[in-house]
Amino acid sequence: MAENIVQRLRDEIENGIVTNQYSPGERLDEMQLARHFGVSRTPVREALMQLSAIGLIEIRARRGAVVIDPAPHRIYEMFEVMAELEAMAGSLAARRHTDTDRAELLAAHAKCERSANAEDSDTYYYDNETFHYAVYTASHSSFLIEQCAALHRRLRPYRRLQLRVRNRMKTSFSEHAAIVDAILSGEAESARSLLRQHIAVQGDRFSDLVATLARQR
Amino acid sequence: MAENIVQRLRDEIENGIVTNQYSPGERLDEMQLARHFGVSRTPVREALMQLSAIGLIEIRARRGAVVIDPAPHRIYEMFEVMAELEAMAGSLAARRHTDTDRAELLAAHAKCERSANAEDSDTYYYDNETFHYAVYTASHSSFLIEQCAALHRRLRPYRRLQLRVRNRMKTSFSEHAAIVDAILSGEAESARSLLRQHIAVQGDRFSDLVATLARQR
DNA sequence: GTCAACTGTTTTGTATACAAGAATTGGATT
DNA sequence: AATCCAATTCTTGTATACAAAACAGTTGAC
Repeated sequence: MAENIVQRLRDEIENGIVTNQYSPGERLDEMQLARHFGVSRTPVREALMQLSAIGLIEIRARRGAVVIDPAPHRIYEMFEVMAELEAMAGSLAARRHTDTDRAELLAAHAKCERSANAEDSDTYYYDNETFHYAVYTASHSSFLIEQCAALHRRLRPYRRLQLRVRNRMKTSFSEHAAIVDAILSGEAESARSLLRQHIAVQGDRFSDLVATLARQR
Repeated sequence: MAENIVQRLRDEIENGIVTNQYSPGERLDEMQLARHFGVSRTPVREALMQLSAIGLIEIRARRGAVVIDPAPHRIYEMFEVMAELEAMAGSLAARRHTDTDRAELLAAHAKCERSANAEDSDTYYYDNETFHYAVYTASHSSFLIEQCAALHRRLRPYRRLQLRVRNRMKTSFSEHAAIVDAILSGEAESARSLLRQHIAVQGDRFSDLVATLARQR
């Protein structure tokens, strides 16, 4: 028998949610999922319970599980918190980064440069993710890393949308440059505010987000 | 039949953990819990799955659930993140608080004054909690409020320990005064740094924490 | 006396069974 | 034709059953 079915189901369903395979508001039928994964309802339910605890789905009593469909306003709030957590990670990274962190950060940055120049937004999306994880890692706070990773993951679908906005990729990359600079030269407060600015969905970017969300539905 | 057994179990077990009724490292036996609550193993398991997703317990394959026993270093990291989240809440509160928020904040602060003067650390513990929730609420960011509440709850046992440190109650209260002042006068950055200082476990306070933890075990 | 292997027990992981509430469909009435 | 009500069907929530792995205790060999 498989090593850990519940864990696998949890990851697969979570992935299905953040990749929009299961779209917001969609009902998740236990039997259907069970059949799809070739298991009984029990492990499916246990996986759903975990996702409910994380806040990815909502389980209404005797009415099943549905994928959470956050209002734009709530997505904004999530980015706001993400901005603060990343800012914190950047600040710590500036003070604590090792030679290895420096290398990782520069490598991730170089990757972003290539994909940004190639105007390849799909690749940039992944390279950008690598870059941000490099910042988290350099913070050397395991708890913060986990929190950042969890929230980052949850915001994945919306980050992707944002890259579609005109010139966002180039702007993003040049912001990265300043961030790398601040971190590597140990300017904690500078890294903090640059990252906060980089993540936050401010001004026009919020209306862009709302518009794209509306279009998508 | 009860409205929602799993939810109830989740809350009861979680409460048992944060109140140290189930101590760190302790094994949580499914059958035992089931008997204790007068239900079958199924809802117990589902509740445990949720707690595992939140990070309060760890479920090792075929070896059952144990209450997470975080290293002092990790507790420090958790406080570090808590400090940043509360700082953010304070900053937002300074900019967004309503008249109702102002009243709640002042009321909570007055309560703290009474229990601090009475040197009643048990009551102060609860009043302090009310005070911090008032700050969260005043931020008017539902997601941030939830995040703060979740982490606050998780850190409950350690906060309680900290209050036992000599004079901590009085110091805490006078810090609150400055925080209230900053928030109500709209000084966002001041509120931010005051709250960060207030929460962070810096310098001696970390050794105090470690010592108290060691003594407790 | 110590260590290892075997056996019996306990406990977890998954499947299935059953009960109860919600959704749905069909019919009757207006 | 539309609406309301009842009966049926479907889905969820909980319990139980069963299989497999971990654990413990005992016995036997060196």
